[in-house]
Amino acid sequence: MTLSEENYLKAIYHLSKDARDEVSTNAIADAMETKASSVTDMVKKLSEKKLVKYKKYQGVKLTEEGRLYAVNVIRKHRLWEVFLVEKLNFSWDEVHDVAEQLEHIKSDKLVEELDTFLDYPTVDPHGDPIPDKHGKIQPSSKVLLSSLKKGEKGVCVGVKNSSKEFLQYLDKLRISLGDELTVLSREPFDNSVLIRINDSELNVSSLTATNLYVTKT
Amino acid sequence: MTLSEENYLKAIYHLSKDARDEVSTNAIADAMETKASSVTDMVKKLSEKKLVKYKKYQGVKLTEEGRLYAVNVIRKHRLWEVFLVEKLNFSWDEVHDVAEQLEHIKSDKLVEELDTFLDYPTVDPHGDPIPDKHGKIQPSSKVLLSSLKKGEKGVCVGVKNSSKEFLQYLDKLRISLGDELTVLSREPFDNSVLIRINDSELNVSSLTATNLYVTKT
DNA sequence: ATTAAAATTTAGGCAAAGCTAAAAATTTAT
DNA sequence: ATAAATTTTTAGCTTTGCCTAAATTTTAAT
Repeated sequence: MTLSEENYLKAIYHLSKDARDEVSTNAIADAMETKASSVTDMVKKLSEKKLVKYKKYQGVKLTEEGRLYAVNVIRKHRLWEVFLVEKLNFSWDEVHDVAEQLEHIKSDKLVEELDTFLDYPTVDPHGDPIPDKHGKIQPSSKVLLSSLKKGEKGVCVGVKNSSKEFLQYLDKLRISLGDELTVLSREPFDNSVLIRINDSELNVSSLTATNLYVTKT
Repeated sequence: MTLSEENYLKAIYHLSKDARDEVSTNAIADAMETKASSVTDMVKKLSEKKLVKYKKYQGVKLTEEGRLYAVNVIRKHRLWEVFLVEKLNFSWDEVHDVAEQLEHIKSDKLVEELDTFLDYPTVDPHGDPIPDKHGKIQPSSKVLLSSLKKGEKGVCVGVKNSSKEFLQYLDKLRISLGDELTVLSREPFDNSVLIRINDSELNVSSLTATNLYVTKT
Protein backbone atom coordinates (compact mmCIF):
# COMPACT_ATOMS: atom_id res chain seq x y z
CA MET A 1 0.00 0.00 0.00
CA THR A 2 1.49 3.34 -1.00
CA LEU A 3 1.55 6.49 1.06
CA SER A 4 -0.83 8.13 -1.37
CA GLU A 5 -3.31 5.27 -1.22
CA GLU A 6 -3.27 5.40 2.57
CA ASN A 7 -3.97 9.10 2.52
CA TYR A 8 -6.93 8.66 0.21
CA LEU A 9 -8.43 5.93 2.38
CA LYS A 10 -8.03 8.12 5.43
CA ALA A 11 -9.64 11.10 3.72
CA ILE A 12 -12.58 9.02 2.51
CA TYR A 13 -13.02 7.62 6.00
CA HIS A 14 -13.09 11.08 7.57
CA LEU A 15 -15.57 12.31 4.96
CA SER A 16 -18.08 9.55 5.55
CA LYS A 17 -19.57 10.25 8.93
CA ASP A 18 -22.06 7.61 8.16
CA ALA A 19 -20.64 4.37 6.82
CA ARG A 20 -23.46 4.07 4.29
CA ASP A 21 -23.21 7.40 2.52
CA GLU A 22 -21.13 7.93 -0.55
CA VAL A 23 -18.38 10.50 -0.75
CA SER A 24 -18.14 12.75 -3.80
CA THR A 25 -15.08 13.13 -5.95
CA ASN A 26 -14.97 16.86 -5.33
CA ALA A 27 -15.21 16.47 -1.58
CA ILE A 28 -12.16 14.21 -1.62
CA ALA A 29 -10.31 16.58 -3.93
CA ASP A 30 -11.01 19.49 -1.58
CA ALA A 31 -10.00 17.56 1.51
CA MET A 32 -6.75 16.43 -0.05
CA GLU A 33 -5.98 19.67 -1.83
CA THR A 34 -5.74 17.96 -5.16
CA LYS A 35 -7.79 17.94 -8.36
CA ALA A 36 -10.94 15.97 -9.07
CA SER A 37 -9.32 14.20 -12.00
CA SER A 38 -6.55 12.90 -9.75
CA VAL A 39 -9.17 11.60 -7.37
CA THR A 40 -10.95 9.74 -10.16
CA ASP A 41 -7.66 8.04 -11.07
CA MET A 42 -6.91 6.94 -7.54
CA VAL A 43 -10.45 5.86 -6.79
CA LYS A 44 -10.32 3.50 -9.75
CA LYS A 45 -7.12 2.03 -8.44
CA LEU A 46 -8.51 1.56 -4.94
CA SER A 47 -11.61 0.06 -6.44
CA GLU A 48 -9.59 -2.59 -8.28
CA LYS A 49 -7.94 -3.43 -4.99
CA LYS A 50 -11.39 -3.85 -3.42
CA LEU A 51 -10.72 -1.16 -0.86
CA VAL A 52 -13.57 1.05 -2.03
CA LYS A 53 -16.81 0.58 -3.88
CA TYR A 54 -17.07 2.87 -6.84
CA LYS A 55 -19.56 3.50 -9.60
CA LYS A 56 -18.89 6.23 -12.11
CA TYR A 57 -20.52 9.54 -11.23
CA GLN A 58 -22.00 7.94 -8.10
CA GLY A 59 -19.38 8.65 -5.49
CA VAL A 60 -17.28 6.28 -3.49
CA LYS A 61 -17.59 4.29 -0.28
CA LEU A 62 -15.10 2.24 1.74
CA THR A 63 -15.41 -1.53 1.74
CA GLU A 64 -14.98 -3.26 5.09
CA GLU A 65 -11.38 -4.00 4.16
CA GLY A 66 -10.80 -0.38 3.19
CA ARG A 67 -12.39 0.85 6.40
CA LEU A 68 -10.15 -1.38 8.48
CA TYR A 69 -7.12 -0.13 6.66
CA ALA A 70 -8.12 3.51 7.17
CA VAL A 71 -8.89 2.98 10.84
CA ASN A 72 -5.49 1.39 11.34
CA VAL A 73 -3.77 4.44 9.89
CA ILE A 74 -5.85 6.62 12.21
CA ARG A 75 -4.90 4.40 15.15
CA LYS A 76 -1.25 4.94 14.37
CA HIS A 77 -1.71 8.66 13.87
CA ARG A 78 -3.38 9.09 17.25
CA LEU A 79 -0.95 6.88 19.14
CA TRP A 80 1.94 8.91 17.77
CA GLU A 81 0.16 12.11 18.81
CA VAL A 82 -0.04 10.82 22.36
CA PHE A 83 3.65 9.94 22.24
CA LEU A 84 4.63 13.35 20.94
CA VAL A 85 2.63 15.22 23.58
CA GLU A 86 3.31 13.01 26.57
CA LYS A 87 6.91 12.04 25.98
CA LEU A 88 8.42 14.64 23.68
CA ASN A 89 6.89 17.87 24.97
CA PHE A 90 4.97 18.72 21.83
CA SER A 91 1.91 20.91 22.24
CA TRP A 92 -1.53 20.25 20.76
CA ASP A 93 -0.97 22.32 17.69
CA GLU A 94 2.50 21.01 16.87
CA VAL A 95 1.71 17.32 16.60
CA HIS A 96 -0.27 17.12 13.43
CA ASP A 97 2.36 17.45 10.73
CA VAL A 98 4.72 15.00 12.38
CA ALA A 99 1.99 12.46 13.18
CA GLU A 100 0.93 12.76 9.56
CA GLN A 101 4.34 11.35 8.62
CA LEU A 102 4.67 8.82 11.43
CA GLU A 103 1.28 7.26 10.70
CA HIS A 104 2.71 5.69 7.54
CA ILE A 105 5.53 3.76 9.20
CA LYS A 106 4.98 0.07 8.57
CA SER A 107 5.62 -2.29 11.48
CA ASP A 108 2.98 -4.11 13.47
CA LYS A 109 5.38 -4.67 16.33
CA LEU A 110 6.13 -0.97 16.45
CA VAL A 111 2.46 -0.04 16.86
CA GLU A 112 1.73 -2.63 19.51
CA GLU A 113 4.84 -1.83 21.52
CA LEU A 114 4.10 1.88 21.27
CA ASP A 115 0.58 1.22 22.54
CA THR A 116 2.03 -0.70 25.50
CA PHE A 117 4.68 1.93 26.17
CA LEU A 118 1.99 4.62 26.33
CA ASP A 119 -0.12 2.42 28.61
CA TYR A 120 -2.97 1.82 26.19
CA PRO A 121 -4.36 5.34 25.82
CA THR A 122 -7.99 5.57 24.66
CA VAL A 123 -8.02 9.14 23.41
CA ASP A 124 -5.51 11.32 21.61
CA PRO A 125 -4.47 14.81 22.72
CA HIS A 126 -7.46 16.29 20.92
CA GLY A 127 -9.90 14.05 22.74
CA ASP A 128 -10.56 11.83 19.75
CA PRO A 129 -10.81 8.10 20.42
CA ILE A 130 -7.96 5.77 19.49
CA PRO A 131 -9.21 2.69 17.62
CA ASP A 132 -8.05 -0.62 19.07
CA LYS A 133 -5.99 -3.06 17.04
CA HIS A 134 -9.10 -4.75 15.71
CA GLY A 135 -10.50 -1.49 14.39
CA LYS A 136 -13.06 -0.98 17.18
CA ILE A 137 -13.66 2.62 18.14
CA GLN A 138 -15.24 3.85 21.35
CA PRO A 139 -17.72 6.61 20.49
CA SER A 140 -16.19 9.97 21.22
CA SER A 141 -17.16 11.31 24.59
CA LYS A 142 -15.94 14.82 24.09
CA VAL A 143 -18.40 17.70 24.29
CA LEU A 144 -18.09 21.46 24.02
CA LEU A 145 -17.54 23.36 27.23
CA SER A 146 -20.60 25.39 26.27
CA SER A 147 -22.78 22.29 26.68
CA LEU A 148 -21.83 21.65 30.32
CA LYS A 149 -24.42 22.56 32.93
CA LYS A 150 -23.79 24.32 36.22
CA GLY A 151 -21.94 22.03 38.59
CA GLU A 152 -20.62 19.66 35.94
CA LYS A 153 -16.93 18.87 35.73
CA GLY A 154 -14.70 18.00 32.83
CA VAL A 155 -11.17 17.70 31.53
CA CYS A 156 -9.89 19.79 28.62
CA VAL A 157 -9.18 17.53 25.71
CA GLY A 158 -9.13 19.65 22.61
CA VAL A 159 -10.22 22.58 20.54
CA LYS A 160 -12.67 22.94 17.71
CA ASN A 161 -10.96 25.91 16.12
CA SER A 162 -7.26 25.19 16.24
CA SER A 163 -6.06 28.54 14.92
CA LYS A 164 -2.83 29.84 16.34
CA GLU A 165 -4.69 32.83 17.78
CA PHE A 166 -7.07 30.70 19.78
CA LEU A 167 -4.37 28.37 21.06
CA GLN A 168 -2.27 31.31 22.14
CA TYR A 169 -5.27 32.89 23.83
CA LEU A 170 -5.81 29.66 25.79
CA ASP A 171 -2.16 29.77 26.82
CA LYS A 172 -2.72 33.29 28.10
CA LEU A 173 -5.72 32.09 30.12
CA ARG A 174 -3.43 29.30 31.42
CA ILE A 175 -5.82 26.69 30.11
CA SER A 176 -4.01 23.65 28.83
CA LEU A 177 -4.60 20.10 27.83
CA GLY A 178 -5.58 17.83 30.70
CA ASP A 179 -6.71 20.63 32.99
CA GLU A 180 -9.74 19.86 35.13
CA LEU A 181 -12.53 22.38 35.37
CA THR A 182 -15.88 22.86 37.05
CA VAL A 183 -18.72 25.00 35.74
CA LEU A 184 -19.65 27.36 38.57
CA SER A 185 -22.37 29.24 36.71
CA ARG A 186 -23.58 30.21 33.29
CA GLU A 187 -24.61 33.68 32.26
CA PRO A 188 -27.80 33.60 30.13
CA PHE A 189 -27.27 37.16 28.94
CA ASP A 190 -24.14 36.52 26.85
CA ASN A 191 -23.74 32.73 27.23
CA SER A 192 -20.43 33.18 29.00
CA VAL A 193 -19.41 30.56 31.54
CA LEU A 194 -17.80 30.97 34.92
CA ILE A 195 -15.44 28.11 35.64
CA ARG A 196 -13.06 27.03 38.34
CA ILE A 197 -9.79 25.87 36.84
CA ASN A 198 -6.31 25.48 38.28
CA ASP A 199 -7.60 26.69 41.63
CA SER A 200 -8.85 29.99 40.36
CA GLU A 201 -12.07 31.33 38.91
CA LEU A 202 -12.29 32.39 35.30
CA ASN A 203 -15.04 33.80 33.14
CA VAL A 204 -14.97 32.35 29.67
CA SER A 205 -16.70 33.98 26.72
CA SER A 206 -19.33 32.19 24.71
CA LEU A 207 -17.02 32.02 21.71
CA THR A 208 -14.30 30.38 23.75
CA ALA A 209 -16.71 27.93 25.37
CA THR A 210 -18.03 26.84 22.00
CA ASN A 211 -14.53 26.08 20.77
CA LEU A 212 -13.15 24.13 23.70
CA TYR A 213 -13.76 20.40 24.02
CA VAL A 214 -13.94 18.62 27.37
CA THR A 215 -14.79 15.12 28.50
CA LYS A 216 -17.23 15.02 31.38
CA THR A 217 -15.94 13.51 34.62
CA MET B 1 14.80 16.33 -0.36
CA THR B 2 13.16 13.09 -1.43
CA LEU B 3 13.41 9.76 0.33
CA SER B 4 15.40 8.38 -2.55
CA GLU B 5 17.89 11.22 -2.52
CA GLU B 6 18.41 10.74 1.21
CA ASN B 7 19.08 7.06 0.71
CA TYR B 8 21.66 7.74 -1.96
CA LEU B 9 23.49 10.26 0.21
CA LYS B 10 23.53 7.80 3.08
CA ALA B 11 24.85 5.00 0.87
CA ILE B 12 27.59 7.19 -0.56
CA TYR B 13 28.56 8.26 2.94
CA HIS B 14 28.84 4.68 4.15
CA LEU B 15 30.89 3.71 1.11
CA SER B 16 33.49 6.42 1.57
CA LYS B 17 35.47 5.42 4.61
CA ASP B 18 37.84 8.14 3.72
CA ALA B 19 36.24 11.47 2.89
CA ARG B 20 38.66 12.02 0.03
CA ASP B 21 38.13 8.89 -1.99
CA GLU B 22 35.62 8.63 -4.75
CA VAL B 23 32.84 6.08 -4.78
CA SER B 24 32.13 4.12 -7.95
CA THR B 25 28.77 3.92 -9.65
CA ASN B 26 28.73 0.15 -9.38
CA ALA B 27 29.54 0.19 -5.68
CA ILE B 28 26.54 2.42 -5.05
CA ALA B 29 24.34 0.26 -7.25
CA ASP B 30 25.37 -2.85 -5.32
CA ALA B 31 24.85 -1.23 -1.93
CA MET B 32 21.41 0.01 -2.90
CA GLU B 33 20.35 -3.05 -4.83
CA THR B 34 19.63 -1.03 -7.92
CA LYS B 35 21.17 -0.71 -11.38
CA ALA B 36 24.19 1.34 -12.36
CA SER B 37 22.13 3.34 -14.83
CA SER B 38 19.76 4.43 -12.11
CA VAL B 39 22.72 5.52 -10.03
CA THR B 40 24.07 7.64 -12.86
CA ASP B 41 20.72 9.41 -13.12
CA MET B 42 20.51 10.17 -9.44
CA VAL B 43 24.12 11.19 -9.12
CA LYS B 44 23.58 13.81 -11.80
CA LYS B 45 20.61 15.12 -9.91
CA LEU B 46 22.52 15.28 -6.61
CA SER B 47 25.38 16.95 -8.42
CA GLU B 48 23.11 19.71 -9.69
CA LYS B 49 21.98 20.26 -6.13
CA LYS B 50 25.63 20.55 -5.03
CA LEU B 51 25.33 17.63 -2.65
CA VAL B 52 27.96 15.55 -4.44
CA LYS B 53 30.90 16.23 -6.69
CA TYR B 54 30.66 14.22 -9.86
CA LYS B 55 32.73 13.90 -13.02
CA LYS B 56 31.66 11.40 -15.65
CA TYR B 57 33.42 8.04 -15.33
CA GLN B 58 35.34 9.38 -12.31
CA GLY B 59 33.15 8.37 -9.43
CA VAL B 60 31.38 10.54 -6.91
CA LYS B 61 32.17 12.21 -3.61
CA LEU B 62 30.02 14.04 -1.07
CA THR B 63 30.34 17.80 -0.76
CA GLU B 64 30.42 19.20 2.77
CA GLU B 65 26.73 20.01 2.44
CA GLY B 66 25.99 16.48 1.25
CA ARG B 67 28.02 14.98 4.05
CA LEU B 68 26.13 17.00 6.65
CA TYR B 69 22.86 15.88 5.18
CA ALA B 70 23.90 12.23 5.20
CA VAL B 71 25.19 12.43 8.75
CA ASN B 72 21.93 13.94 9.88
CA VAL B 73 20.00 11.01 8.42
CA ILE B 74 22.37 8.65 10.21
CA ARG B 75 21.89 10.58 13.44
CA LYS B 76 18.15 10.10 13.16
CA HIS B 77 18.51 6.41 12.27
CA ARG B 78 20.66 5.69 15.32
CA LEU B 79 18.56 7.71 17.73
CA TRP B 80 15.47 5.80 16.62
CA GLU B 81 17.36 2.54 17.08
CA VAL B 82 18.10 3.48 20.67
CA PHE B 83 14.44 4.35 21.17
CA LEU B 84 13.26 1.05 19.73
CA VAL B 85 15.61 -1.03 21.85
CA GLU B 86 15.41 0.89 25.10
CA LYS B 87 11.77 1.89 25.14
CA LEU B 88 9.92 -0.50 22.86
CA ASN B 89 11.59 -3.84 23.61
CA PHE B 90 13.03 -4.36 20.16
CA SER B 91 16.11 -6.55 19.91
CA TRP B 92 19.30 -5.71 18.02
CA ASP B 93 18.28 -7.50 14.89
CA GLU B 94 14.73 -6.16 14.70
CA VAL B 95 15.49 -2.47 14.66
CA HIS B 96 16.98 -1.96 11.26
CA ASP B 97 13.96 -2.05 8.96
CA VAL B 98 11.90 0.22 11.15
CA ALA B 99 14.74 2.68 11.77
CA GLU B 100 15.23 2.73 8.02
CA GLN B 101 11.73 4.20 7.73
CA LEU B 102 11.84 6.45 10.78
CA GLU B 103 15.10 8.11 9.72
CA HIS B 104 13.23 9.95 6.97
CA ILE B 105 10.70 11.69 9.19
CA LYS B 106 11.17 15.43 8.83
CA SER B 107 10.99 17.50 11.99
CA ASP B 108 13.89 19.16 13.74
CA LYS B 109 11.94 19.43 16.95
CA LEU B 110 11.20 15.72 16.85
CA VAL B 111 14.88 14.80 16.62
CA GLU B 112 16.01 17.14 19.35
CA GLU B 113 13.23 16.13 21.72
CA LEU B 114 13.90 12.46 21.04
CA ASP B 115 17.58 13.02 21.82
CA THR B 116 16.61 14.66 25.11
CA PHE B 117 14.07 11.95 25.93
CA LEU B 118 16.73 9.28 25.43
CA ASP B 119 19.16 11.28 27.58
CA TYR B 120 21.64 12.12 24.83
CA PRO B 121 22.93 8.69 23.93
CA THR B 122 26.34 8.58 22.24
CA VAL B 123 26.16 5.14 20.68
CA ASP B 124 23.40 3.11 19.07
CA PRO B 125 22.52 -0.49 20.00
CA HIS B 126 25.21 -1.77 17.66
CA GLY B 127 27.91 0.31 19.30
CA ASP B 128 28.10 2.82 16.47
CA PRO B 129 28.48 6.46 17.43
CA ILE B 130 25.54 8.85 17.14
CA PRO B 131 26.51 12.10 15.40
CA ASP B 132 25.58 15.25 17.31
CA LYS B 133 23.27 17.85 15.81
CA HIS B 134 26.17 19.70 14.22
CA GLY B 135 27.34 16.58 12.42
CA LYS B 136 30.27 15.84 14.74
CA ILE B 137 30.99 12.17 15.27
CA GLN B 138 33.02 10.67 18.08
CA PRO B 139 35.34 8.03 16.62
CA SER B 140 33.92 4.62 17.27
CA SER B 141 35.37 3.04 20.37
CA LYS B 142 34.08 -0.46 19.76
CA VAL B 143 36.55 -3.31 19.34
CA LEU B 144 36.19 -7.03 18.82
CA LEU B 145 36.13 -9.21 21.90
CA SER B 146 39.01 -11.12 20.34
CA SER B 147 41.23 -8.04 20.67
CA LEU B 148 40.83 -7.70 24.43
CA LYS B 149 43.80 -8.78 26.56
CA LYS B 150 43.67 -10.83 29.73
CA GLY B 151 42.20 -8.78 32.55
CA GLU B 152 40.51 -6.20 30.33
CA LYS B 153 36.83 -5.43 30.74
CA GLY B 154 34.18 -4.35 28.28
CA VAL B 155 30.49 -3.97 27.56
CA CYS B 156 28.79 -5.82 24.71
CA VAL B 157 27.64 -3.31 22.13
CA GLY B 158 27.11 -5.18 18.92
CA VAL B 159 27.88 -7.92 16.47
CA LYS B 160 29.89 -8.01 13.29
CA ASN B 161 27.94 -10.85 11.72
CA SER B 162 24.31 -10.18 12.43
CA SER B 163 22.91 -13.43 11.06
CA LYS B 164 19.93 -14.88 12.80
CA GLU B 165 21.96 -17.97 13.73
CA PHE B 166 24.63 -16.00 15.52
CA LEU B 167 22.16 -13.80 17.37
CA GLN B 168 20.22 -16.85 18.51
CA TYR B 169 23.44 -18.52 19.61
CA LEU B 170 24.27 -15.46 21.71
CA ASP B 171 20.83 -15.71 23.26
CA LYS B 172 21.56 -19.29 24.16
CA LEU B 173 24.82 -18.25 25.80
CA ARG B 174 22.78 -15.60 27.64
CA ILE B 175 24.93 -12.87 26.22
CA SER B 176 22.98 -9.76 25.48
CA LEU B 177 23.45 -6.12 24.69
CA GLY B 178 24.85 -4.10 27.56
CA ASP B 179 26.29 -7.06 29.43
CA GLU B 180 29.61 -6.45 31.13
CA LEU B 181 32.40 -8.93 30.76
CA THR B 182 35.98 -9.52 31.87
CA VAL B 183 38.59 -11.51 29.98
CA LEU B 184 39.92 -14.09 32.42
CA SER B 185 42.32 -15.79 30.04
CA ARG B 186 43.01 -16.46 26.39
CA GLU B 187 43.86 -19.84 24.93
CA PRO B 188 46.68 -19.52 22.37
CA PHE B 189 45.97 -22.97 20.95
CA ASP B 190 42.56 -22.20 19.44
CA ASN B 191 42.23 -18.46 20.20
CA SER B 192 39.23 -19.09 22.39
CA VAL B 193 38.59 -16.70 25.26
CA LEU B 194 37.53 -17.42 28.81
CA ILE B 195 35.31 -14.65 30.12
CA ARG B 196 33.35 -13.82 33.23
CA ILE B 197 29.89 -12.58 32.31
CA ASN B 198 26.68 -12.35 34.31
CA ASP B 199 28.45 -13.85 37.33
CA SER B 200 29.51 -17.00 35.59
CA GLU B 201 32.45 -18.18 33.57
CA LEU B 202 32.14 -18.94 29.91
CA ASN B 203 34.52 -20.13 27.23
CA VAL B 204 33.92 -18.37 23.93
CA SER B 205 35.19 -19.73 20.64
CA SER B 206 37.47 -17.75 18.40
CA LEU B 207 34.73 -17.37 15.81
CA THR B 208 32.37 -15.93 18.38
CA ALA B 209 35.01 -13.62 19.82
CA THR B 210 35.81 -12.22 16.39
CA ASN B 211 32.17 -11.40 15.76
CA LEU B 212 31.26 -9.71 19.01
CA TYR B 213 31.92 -6.01 19.55
CA VAL B 214 32.61 -4.53 22.97
CA THR B 215 33.63 -1.13 24.26
CA LYS B 216 36.48 -1.25 26.75
CA THR B 217 35.69 -0.04 30.24
C1' DA C 1 -39.04 19.53 -20.55
C1' DT C 2 -35.36 21.89 -21.99
C1' DT C 3 -31.51 24.37 -20.96
C1' DA C 4 -27.89 26.08 -18.01
C1' DA C 5 -24.76 25.03 -14.41
C1' DA C 6 -22.08 22.01 -11.80
C1' DA C 7 -19.78 17.76 -11.10
C1' DT C 8 -17.24 14.05 -12.94
C1' DT C 9 -14.62 11.54 -16.13
C1' DT C 10 -11.53 11.02 -20.09
C1' DA C 11 -7.58 12.15 -22.83
C1' DG C 12 -3.15 13.54 -23.14
C1' DG C 13 1.07 15.21 -20.67
C1' DC C 14 4.66 15.79 -17.11
C1' DA C 15 8.25 14.61 -13.49
C1' DA C 16 10.43 11.17 -10.50
C1' DA C 17 12.77 7.03 -10.22
C1' DG C 18 13.36 2.90 -11.80
C1' DC C 19 14.59 -0.61 -15.81
C1' DT C 20 16.94 -2.86 -20.29
C1' DA C 21 19.86 -2.69 -24.07
C1' DA C 22 23.24 -0.38 -26.68
C1' DA C 23 27.11 2.82 -26.94
C1' DA C 24 31.20 4.87 -25.05
C1' DA C 25 35.07 5.23 -21.90
C1' DT C 26 38.30 3.15 -18.95
C1' DT C 27 41.04 -0.56 -17.23
C1' DT C 28 43.40 -4.95 -17.68
C1' DA C 29 45.79 -8.41 -19.95
C1' DT C 30 48.43 -10.20 -23.40
C1' DA D 1 50.39 -1.19 -27.74
C1' DT D 2 46.52 -3.13 -28.89
C1' DA D 3 42.63 -6.09 -27.93
C1' DA D 4 39.50 -7.81 -24.53
C1' DA D 5 37.00 -7.14 -20.48
C1' DT D 6 34.86 -4.21 -17.39
C1' DT D 7 32.67 -0.07 -16.02
C1' DT D 8 29.87 3.75 -16.91
C1' DT D 9 26.79 6.40 -19.50
C1' DT D 10 23.08 7.21 -22.81
C1' DA D 11 18.71 6.38 -24.99
C1' DG D 12 14.34 5.00 -24.70
C1' DC D 13 10.47 2.82 -22.02
C1' DT D 14 7.54 1.93 -17.68
C1' DT D 15 4.80 3.13 -13.58
C1' DT D 16 2.93 6.22 -10.13
C1' DG D 17 0.65 10.16 -9.11
C1' DC D 18 -0.33 14.39 -10.42
C1' DC D 19 -1.94 18.13 -13.80
C1' DT D 20 -4.93 20.85 -17.60
C1' DA D 21 -8.35 20.97 -20.94
C1' DA D 22 -12.07 18.91 -23.20
C1' DA D 23 -15.96 15.85 -23.12
C1' DT D 24 -19.66 13.74 -20.69
C1' DT D 25 -23.09 13.05 -17.16
C1' DT D 26 -25.91 14.63 -13.52
C1' DT D 27 -28.40 18.21 -11.17
C1' DA D 28 -30.80 22.54 -10.90
C1' DA D 29 -33.50 26.21 -12.84
C1' DT D 30 -36.68 28.16 -15.67
